[in-house]
Amino acid sequence: MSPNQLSDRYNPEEVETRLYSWWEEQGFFKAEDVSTRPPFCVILPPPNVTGSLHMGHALDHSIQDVLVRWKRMSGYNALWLPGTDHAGIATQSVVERELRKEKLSRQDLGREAFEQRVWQWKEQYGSRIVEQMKRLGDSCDWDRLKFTLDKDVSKAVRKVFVSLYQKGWIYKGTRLINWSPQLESALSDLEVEHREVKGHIWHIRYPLADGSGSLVVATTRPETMLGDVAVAVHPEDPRFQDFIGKEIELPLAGRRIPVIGDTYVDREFGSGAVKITPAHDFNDYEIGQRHQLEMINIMERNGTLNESVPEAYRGLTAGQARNKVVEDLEKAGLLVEVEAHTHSVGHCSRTGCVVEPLLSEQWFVKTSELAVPAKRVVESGTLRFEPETWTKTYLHWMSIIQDWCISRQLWWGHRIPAWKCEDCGQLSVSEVDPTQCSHCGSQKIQQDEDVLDTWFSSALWPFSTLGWPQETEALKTFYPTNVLVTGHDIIFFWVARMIMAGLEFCKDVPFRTVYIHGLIRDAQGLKMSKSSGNAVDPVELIEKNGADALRFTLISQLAAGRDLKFSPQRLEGYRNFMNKIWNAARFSLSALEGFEVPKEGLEALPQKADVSAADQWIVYKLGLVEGAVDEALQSYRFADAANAIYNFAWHEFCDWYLEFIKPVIYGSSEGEKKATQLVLAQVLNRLMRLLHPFTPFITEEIYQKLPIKAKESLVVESFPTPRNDKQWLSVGSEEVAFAVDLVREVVTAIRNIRGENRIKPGEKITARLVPESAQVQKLLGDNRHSIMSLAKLEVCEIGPVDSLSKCAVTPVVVGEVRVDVVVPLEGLVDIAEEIKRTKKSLEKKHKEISQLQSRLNNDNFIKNAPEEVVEQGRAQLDQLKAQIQSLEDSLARLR
RNA sequence: UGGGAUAUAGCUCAGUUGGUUAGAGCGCUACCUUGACAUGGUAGAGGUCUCCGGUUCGAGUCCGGAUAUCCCAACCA
Repeated sequence: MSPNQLSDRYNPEEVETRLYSWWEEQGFFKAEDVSTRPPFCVILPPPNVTGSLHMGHALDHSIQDVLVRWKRMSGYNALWLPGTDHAGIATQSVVERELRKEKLSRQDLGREAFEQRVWQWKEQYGSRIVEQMKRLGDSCDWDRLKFTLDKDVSKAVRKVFVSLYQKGWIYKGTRLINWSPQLESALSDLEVEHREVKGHIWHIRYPLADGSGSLVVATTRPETMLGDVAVAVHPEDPRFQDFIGKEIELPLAGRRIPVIGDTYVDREFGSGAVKITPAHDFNDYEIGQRHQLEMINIMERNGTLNESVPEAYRGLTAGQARNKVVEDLEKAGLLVEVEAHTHSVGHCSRTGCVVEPLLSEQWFVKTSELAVPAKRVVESGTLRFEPETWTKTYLHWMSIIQDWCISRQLWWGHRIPAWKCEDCGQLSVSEVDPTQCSHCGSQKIQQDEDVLDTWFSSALWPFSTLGWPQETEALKTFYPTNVLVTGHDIIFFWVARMIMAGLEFCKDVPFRTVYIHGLIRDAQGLKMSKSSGNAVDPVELIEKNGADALRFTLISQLAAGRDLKFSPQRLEGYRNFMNKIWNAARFSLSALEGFEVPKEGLEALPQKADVSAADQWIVYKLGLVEGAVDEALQSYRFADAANAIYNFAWHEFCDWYLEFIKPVIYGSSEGEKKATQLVLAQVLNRLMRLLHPFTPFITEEIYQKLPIKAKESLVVESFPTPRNDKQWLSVGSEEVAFAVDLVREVVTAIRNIRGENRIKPGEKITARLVPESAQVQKLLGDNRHSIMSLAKLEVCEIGPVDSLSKCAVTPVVVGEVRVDVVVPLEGLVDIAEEIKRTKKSLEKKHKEISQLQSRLNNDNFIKNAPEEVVEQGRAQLDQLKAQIQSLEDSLARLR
């Protein structure tokens, strides 16, 4: 294989790993802390350190890589800052599962040993996700790789915590929170998934303590009656006027509780009377606070009932207790009715277990103040969502935002920097580990056992990764970052919290634009998940089809903010596209054998006299695609950009240009060949540059073999746009391009006649082209050779026709220009077939003309439509009439 | 219950501010190993743009309503 040749077959696996390590070695992805170039920064949403790459990452990263590579090629000091997340719950669960295999629990190991065990796990497996990101081609600056538990990140976390605590925006309090009995930890509201569950409503009779009667309450959770502290009715409900103020003898529990009036109660629902369990229901909690009711917590951390309930129920799980309570009520004759009922139940988004509302002491972030500027920057447009429709979602959520429960009863994560004094009971909150109580000086202090919600450290990610709280050069250069790319599923979890934290601690937005993309679904539109078995592994897809094909598939399907369905057929299609590119390059390089590179390199222009129409055409089309891609990328329309290049590469460059130039390359005119070679080399170079952000590997591999190239690598090449490519693009010509488009239409018309009449592709035929003017006649004459070779003609006559006897005729119209393509069929085909074909196209034309005519006959149209639209219509009518005339003539001669 | 979307070819989706004959990819049919590529080439079939109204000379596009599907949030004693 000579150095300027490519192997017969594209082998993505070999090429991709080789090129990626080379890029990395060369440091092409590195950004500068200080630079004269304008900064462009994207912060990678840190994937779970113990996870593996899934399709969501593949999409998210492909978008970011396109953006970053494009900006890097456009002259920016582009930084894509990578990192991984410690993912408290997920990672701890994985390691606990490992331990269970050894019949151990984390408690057996103890906190310190367990933490060490997780670190070991991280050291061992934490690099897998990074390796997989490299397989995809992510052009991150890996020297800056951060982990959410890195020392400097921890410092940032503590500083933020202390600062908010001192402002009173972080507080500790006993609240009703979401509790996962399986994790034995608190959860934030966002970590609770509500699912519709089929259950029952039990109607239970509660007797009055004075024996004067009873009332019936309805509940979906009878077991919680053991924690009831009141029964509430609507204060104006006539049925219960006499009950308010009386006491109930609470069955099974043996306590007395009051009947209270509260307007929260819906008179229409259930029995109109509600049992109140403030420690285990969010609404009841509110009512409990309003009426200063006692709160009886009946549940242990693991979800079983505690000593606050009668002995018979202690130790039972909620489910077991429910059965027993119902059974006991039935025995006591207090169960009035059981109805089927579907209601939504909170489930732990991690474990899937049912979440219990539980009264518990936890840490919270007060969000009311933080939310105000976070809303304002979005309202004012300082921070933009792309697509814009997510703005509303964001603002709506920010207006109903609740305080954020940030403490987790886990061991893996940032431990809360608060120490409780055994002597005075006060808390010391400090950035550095204190040795004594800040209130009484006692040395008997104990650090809080809890760790912070993983999203707490994620909220600081845009500045903690850049060195904050130190005023690093990187922070100065890259904050605020430019674009955040993420899925709409974590707008609240992450995006909103980053905005609040960024504004509070860096006094500026963390990023200018949030690009929201959809989620990947399977071909049927279902969510991909391991449990339902429909998840596809992007690494497998990369191994089979190459990273480029996968990236292009995802990007080309990207519809603004909408979920996208992944189909293997589509991937196959784009793998074929990669193959097409590869072979086009192979052919081009062979056509460039013996080509002498002009010393002007990329700026070299061909001799004007030698430039063919096809050359001017392809350069003109290149200019169009460069413009379209530039515009699409500027406005985040990645799919439009990808598809524009696809169309140019396949249907203009390959289908037509390479076919046009074959006779020139194999021909004898040296001057023409030289000019075409130069154009070919230049166009191929630019095509590789255009395509590179989307498909970095194959383009780099080809680029390395190009005779004309300016840089060592495409990564650091410039991105072609009509602005910076102006001189070269002047080789193209719109008028000539128009002529070539006419030639393409003529060739297609001849091929159509051949195809429809089943004329063998190999059979050489004669065609006559009848131009409507001398100008068009010259235009066709100039391109006669192209037409002959592309349409496989033996004879190509151009000029007026003397006889249409037994001829197929197709009128060809491009713009305002018309040519009749005439192919004599005598002896070639069954004339009946041709009559059918002609009739079909006549029918179509008649339909068109009648539509057009009725429009032109409408006075209102003539009056109201813009002049050029009317003019256009009239010109078209004339065209149609002429075309119909030609077809009628030929039909007459066929018979 | 509230908010947000979507409805265009068999499938997945484009269709900018209303303006000729509504496009692409995949799939399908026919023909073809012509010198980069059969992961290819050429040609073709296939659409009452969900339905009903309205605005307009003109609606896939704008407005109202209906239906269906999806997502998010809240709530359902």
